[in-house]
Amino acid sequence: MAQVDTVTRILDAAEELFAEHGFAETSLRTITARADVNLAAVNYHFGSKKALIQAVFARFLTPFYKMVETSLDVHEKNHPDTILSIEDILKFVARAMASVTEGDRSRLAIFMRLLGLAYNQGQGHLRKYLQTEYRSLFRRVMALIAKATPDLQPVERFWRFHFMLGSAAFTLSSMENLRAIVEHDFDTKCTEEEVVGYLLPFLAAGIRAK
Amino acid sequence: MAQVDTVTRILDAAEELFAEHGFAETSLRTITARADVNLAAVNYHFGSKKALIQAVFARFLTPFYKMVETSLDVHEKNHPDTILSIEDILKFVARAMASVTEGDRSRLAIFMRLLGLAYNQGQGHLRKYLQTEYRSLFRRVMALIAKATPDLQPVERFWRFHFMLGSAAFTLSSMENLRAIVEHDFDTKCTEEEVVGYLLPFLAAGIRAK
DNA sequence: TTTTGAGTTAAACGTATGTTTCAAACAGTT
DNA sequence: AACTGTTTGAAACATACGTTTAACTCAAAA
Repeated sequence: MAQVDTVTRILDAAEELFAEHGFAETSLRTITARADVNLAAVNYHFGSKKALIQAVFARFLTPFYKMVETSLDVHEKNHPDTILSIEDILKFVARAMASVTEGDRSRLAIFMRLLGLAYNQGQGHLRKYLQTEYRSLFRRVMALIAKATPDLQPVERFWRFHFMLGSAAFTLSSMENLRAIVEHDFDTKCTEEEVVGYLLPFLAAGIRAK
Repeated sequence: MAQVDTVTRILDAAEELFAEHGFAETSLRTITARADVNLAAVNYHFGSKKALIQAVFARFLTPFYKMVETSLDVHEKNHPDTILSIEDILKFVARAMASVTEGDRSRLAIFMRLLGLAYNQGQGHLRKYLQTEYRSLFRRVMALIAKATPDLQPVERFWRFHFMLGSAAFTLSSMENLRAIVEHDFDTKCTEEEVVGYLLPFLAAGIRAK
């Protein structure tokens, strides 16, 4: 091993570039150039560009997944039969995201962008991958949300959940551009924590509307 | 002119395909094949693929823009010095969208997808185009929202506005996939109008949270 | 020392893309 | 009917892409 593993150098470069320019717009040659790695290395280590995208995704999602699972487990052990509020659920998720992306803000953007693509990409090989790979966590969170919003019809709850998802995905994936606009228009800087602090009450109020 | 103008045949095909597969993933050959038009026609009539994307965008946005402007003008003439509620503002926008995309649901998706790209595309030639071209409407709507939410700090209002934008952009651009999921998981069909009917209260509750 | 096998490298392959070219077809005018 | 400017058509162009190949490196095992 040279200085840093070739595989992680590729993942790091891909993560940055995907978040910056999107997936189709980022070529393997750009990635391998930034990673200071031979072009063939991607296909050697990952098999294909598609697989690389999934690997970038997985490197974020797997620890996030475990983080949420275990913190929910701990909470349920300490406070059994408690019904979590929407705010609490969102805080669990937000805390897991923060701890996973700690020190590397672009990782959140890339994940959220991928989430957005996963949903509105017509073919959607990403959404299927996501759904099959992380189905259990998804179901668990959905069940918690259902308990927190008992007087909501299932279909409307489904939609409101995706309204929340959309808000988060859009905002967090455009975070850098939006922060730049704020700085230009209001002469103020916003930390990511502040933005999340704005976001969660918005989402909570939205899902329990009326 | 043959049956339908070549230019509009190209725009129609491009609109559908962009909404279905995204921009980078849709080739000029696919577009011209569906439009039943020669490959060179795009570059002859529009100059480049980039210009075609902007043209597709403009064909939607310009009538939408005028629709909102005139309906706001009419309302202000008939009810001067009235403060519109968030719900009213959203209804104005939604009604303009519905009337512009009437009979052609994919046009909304493509616009929303473009909006998303415009924001999280790093370089963002789209966002600049959008901002310079439709700045006045944007400012006007923002001013109305400000009047409807007088006790909100400007910065937080900015963020909440973009939370709304994100919700709408994500949901409407993924509308088809989400509707398919609903049909699969709940054995129910949702019309677009129903989804918008779910969306607006969510957004309104979100922006006036706390 | 020799062998092995994973990792790297430079080069090439095949294909798909956006764009350009230039001749042919067309429509409208004189 | 002849001319003119605009639009179409088939083909080619140049380039960029993801992927594959085959020779090479080099440390660890035999």
